[in-house]
This record gives sequence, C-alpha cells and structure tokens, in this order.
Amino acid sequence: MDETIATVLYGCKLGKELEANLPSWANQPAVLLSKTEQILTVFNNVKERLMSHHQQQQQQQVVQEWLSSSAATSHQALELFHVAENMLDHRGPAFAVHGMPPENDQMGLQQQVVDASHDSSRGAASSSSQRQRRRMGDTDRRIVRLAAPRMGNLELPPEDGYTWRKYGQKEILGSRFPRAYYRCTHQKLYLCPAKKQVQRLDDDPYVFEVTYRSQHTCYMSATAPTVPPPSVEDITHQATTTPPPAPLLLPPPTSASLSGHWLSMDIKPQGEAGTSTITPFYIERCLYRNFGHGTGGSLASICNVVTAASGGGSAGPSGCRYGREVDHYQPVVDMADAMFNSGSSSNTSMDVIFSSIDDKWDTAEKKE
DNA sequence: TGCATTTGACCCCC
DNA sequence: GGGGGTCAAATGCA
Repeated sequence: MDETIATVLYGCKLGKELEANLPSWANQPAVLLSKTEQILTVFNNVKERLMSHHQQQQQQQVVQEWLSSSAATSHQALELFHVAENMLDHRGPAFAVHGMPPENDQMGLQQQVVDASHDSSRGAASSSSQRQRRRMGDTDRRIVRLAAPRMGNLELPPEDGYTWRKYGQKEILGSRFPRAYYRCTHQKLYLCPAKKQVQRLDDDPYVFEVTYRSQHTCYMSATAPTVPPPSVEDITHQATTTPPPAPLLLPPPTSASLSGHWLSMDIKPQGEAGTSTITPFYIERCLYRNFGHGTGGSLASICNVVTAASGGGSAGPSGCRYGREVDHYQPVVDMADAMFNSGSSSNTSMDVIFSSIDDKWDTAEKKE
C-alpha cells in the first residue's frame, strides 16, 4: 500500500514538475506530451493496482483516508488526473458517465439518467407520501442527476450545453432547496419547447437533479443557434423507452454558454480567497468541446494549442459554436492559462493542487 | 436598449 | 384545497 501511495505522490511530483517547467516547455509539444503521458502512466498504474488487487476495498479505504487527510488539495490532484486522462483518451462527452467505476468517481462527475417513471429515489419532495403528478407532457420527461461543482458557486446548476432562460423558482414542499425552472432561450425565436427543472437533492447538495421536458427543436432551424444532436442520441433513444435529453450526450454549446460558463461558473478569480478554482466539470467540458466529437483530438493537439497560445495574439473566448467556427482551441488555451498561469501570483491552481501533496511527497521521499 | 433574473400572483391538475 | 408549474412585472446588468 505504501508503494501505491508513493506512486501517487510520484505522479503528483511529476505534475508539479510539469507546472514548474511549463513556460520553457510551452514551445515543445513533444516534451509536454511525454511528460503528461508519464503522469498518466503513473496514475493509471495506481488505478490498476487499486482495482485489481484482492483487497481493493481496503486499499481504497486507506487511500480515501489518506486523501481526506490532505483535504481538498489532494482531491484536486485527482481531478487533474481525470483531466489528463480525458486529454489523452478523449473518451467522449464530458457528460457521459465516466469510464472509471463509480466507486472511483470521487470527482463528483458521475451522473445518472433516471427513468422518470421509476424514479423512486428522488429527494424529499417526491420521497414523501404525496403522489406523483402526471401532467401534460410528463411522458416526455427525463431526469438526470448531475454533480455540482465541488468548488465555486454551488448555487449554479451544471451547464449542459444549451442556453436556458430561468423563468421561475419555487420552494418545494419537503425540500430544502428551491426548484428552478428553465426554458430554452430560443423558445420564442424557434418555438423551442424544451424546458428543464433543476433542483438540488436534499440528501446530497452536491448533486443536481435536472428534469428535462420536451426536446429541443431550435437546432432544426436554418439559423439555428445550436447544431443537431448526434446520432448517438438516436441510438440511445432506441435503447431506452425514455430518451435521454439531447444535451446529455452531446451538448452543442452556444457562444453564450461557452463564455458564460467560463467566466462565471467554475473559474474563480485569483483574488478570491487567494486561489483559483477549476472544476473538473468545466475542464472536461473544455476538452470535450475541443477534442471530443470524435474529431481525433489528442494530447498532441493540446500541445499544439498550448504552443499556439504561447505565440500570443489570441483573443479571449471566441464564442464558437460546435463544428461551425474555427476558433475551437481558445477555451483550452484559457484552461491552460487558468491551470498553470493564473495570474502573476505564485499561488496558481497547480500550486493549490500540489502544495500540500508536495509535503507528503517530501516526507515519502525522505523515507526512501 | 435588450436580455436575463427575480419573485409574487395566478392557473391548473390531482 | 393544496401544491407544482407558469406568467409577467419589476429589477439588474452589460
């Protein structure tokens, strides 16, 4: 077990090293690729060890304890690992269920699609004795659970790629948290009937239960603000009686959602509490936006992006649309900025991630 | 000025 | 009648 922890610490140290040398490596995609893959290999090693070992449960418990002992910083280190993992295998939409088993999904990224007709595990509002109403349109109703960012503004629901306009909020009987009502921003322009309700679970405030009602039709217009959902949705549709919401599998973000999310949701200014916070949710969205869609994204591409960024001259988020505009890379550039160069302060997010781990590594290193 | 959010009031279903 | 869902005026913001 010590060996496993030592490996984790080694991976963290590699991350720290990557951070420290990022300015000089920015123009060397090959080096970046090599280093990042090295980090990935280390963490994958740990992952496999933990998963394959006969005493997996015990090990995970120990790791859990160890992680909790170093508070949120270690947690963030694992988040970074997730990010790196997705950078390399770009396994698909950030909204899809992660490849990691649920017990390993400590990032709060796990989501569930709950069949509305068999939803017996909802919050207090529905778990109470009151019966479920079945109003008009309830047949086209999908419930999705999305993890809230563990950092930043917990009041904000996770983005799903569409732009929504909030039209109501209500206290729900028996629920600690109000339910927010959203409809598609393009409801009037494109007569899009899509709506969603967002409510945080009583028993887990870090989880949003999002109820989607009606499908988006706004992308059908020639001047559509969004691109059509992918065929994968159709596949899922055929496989389930209650189709998952289009944004679940392939969020076609609009410019508003892109820039808005970046600016308001997950990234906190350096000044706030002296740290910047990046939720895995946002980062994955960034990566998915830029490398998902089966466009053959790779870490090498990311490196190129970083290189391009270092060349300067790029403006802020361009508000690109999925597959429609050229400037796909800027969010990742921004992400890299936020991750590695967030301000002139030495207290970068990477510092936040690795600072306390560093201490542990140093301790472990001295043992050797 | 236009768009988004807030919030009290109203409507409708159970 | 109660509670969830929606409307629309007021307000805020860029």
